[in-house]
Amino acid sequence: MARPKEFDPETAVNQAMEVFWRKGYAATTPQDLVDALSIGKGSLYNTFGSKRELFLRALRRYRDTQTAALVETLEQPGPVKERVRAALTAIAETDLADPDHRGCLAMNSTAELARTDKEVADLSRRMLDVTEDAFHALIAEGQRTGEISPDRDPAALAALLTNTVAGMRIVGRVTETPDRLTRIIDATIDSL
Amino acid sequence: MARPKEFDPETAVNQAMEVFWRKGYAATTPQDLVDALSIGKGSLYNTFGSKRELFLRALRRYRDTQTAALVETLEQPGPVKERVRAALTAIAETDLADPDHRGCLAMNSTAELARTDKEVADLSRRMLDVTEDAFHALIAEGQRTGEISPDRDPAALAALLTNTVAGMRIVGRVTETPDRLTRIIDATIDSL
DNA sequence: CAAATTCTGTACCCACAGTTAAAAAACTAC
DNA sequence: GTAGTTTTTTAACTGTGGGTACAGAATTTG
Repeated sequence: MARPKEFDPETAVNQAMEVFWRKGYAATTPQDLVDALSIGKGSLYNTFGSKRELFLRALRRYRDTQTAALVETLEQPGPVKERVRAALTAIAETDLADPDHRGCLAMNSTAELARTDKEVADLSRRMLDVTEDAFHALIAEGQRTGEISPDRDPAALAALLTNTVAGMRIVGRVTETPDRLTRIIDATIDSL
Repeated sequence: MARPKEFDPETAVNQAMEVFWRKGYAATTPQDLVDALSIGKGSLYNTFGSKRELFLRALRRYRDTQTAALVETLEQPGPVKERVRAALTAIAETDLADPDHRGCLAMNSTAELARTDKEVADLSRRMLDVTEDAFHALIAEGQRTGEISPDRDPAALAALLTNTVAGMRIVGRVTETPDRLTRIIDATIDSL
């Protein structure tokens, strides 16, 4: 039909995701993007339309990979509490291992844009919902197996765990040593 | 000595705080600030030096008022758990009552700037430390009075509560109905 | 009052953010 | 090979971000 693209848009979205993740939305310039994606400005706007559209594609990509990773960890075999601990530990380790301390792109974007950008707010809210549902199912399983007291409200516990994850991702941004996050995880597991 | 200022810099810092709180750092322009403070650009830069310096003053002001409010709530008389609940409830209600859903200026600033601005990161970290210390003291009191099991690690519980607050302030940004936050609070108090 | 000092307002400045336009290049179908 | 389509490249262009310079206004000290 016509001249084919010389770059892969899907790869480009991943690269853009890294840039937005590191710098935030407002602080990322089109120049940053063309540099990171190694394409011309023309191609950038021809393919993605605008900075915001590219950002939203990057953010959706982030959501997909992150939720998949969390769900996979939670579906691992083993005791329920250990699986929760594994998920929280994975998050803590990821955040601490990242020299840039970028935290979570979705939480960062929420802090920066949720007030003005409904689409961002919706995406974040849904991500929290999905996370909460995954924890809810796990808690219910734990109550069936007797690992978790049937007296606790599974919905409330799921909300608590989700909120703990959200908190850790922002607290992790200013934490360099693992002890604070370790204490959070210990107390959380202890509270189940 | 010389011509006196026609505006009160302390008031101006408060007004600037509101603007940064609503729009974030990068999205706030000098024009936004002169409009909100009702002063000229000359006065703005003559008094505060730069956008960043004014922002830091606003952020410190925020920290002072917020930590004072939290400590005051926690020092109220009554059972320890009720005091924790009161503090968490106050946060939830504040966040939900705010039509702008601005959340917490410190957490927002952390998400936006912690990677690049060491001063912001330090301030946030210290704020978390102070909060954690306040909770720690309260937990210890609860263990003395028998309200809280002496088997729990007070430092870990304090870290958990602090993290819960941090999480709520970001989750509150995309939450319109109170139920999610209510569940978080219920499960948290239940976990003590 | 004059001098010294600091504040205010306006005008101005440069760099760059975000985007678009135009022209040339690469491809497919016929 | 050429027509038609889409991509790349390069060059622009407008608006504004963040800040400075300067002239005049208001004050205190002598």
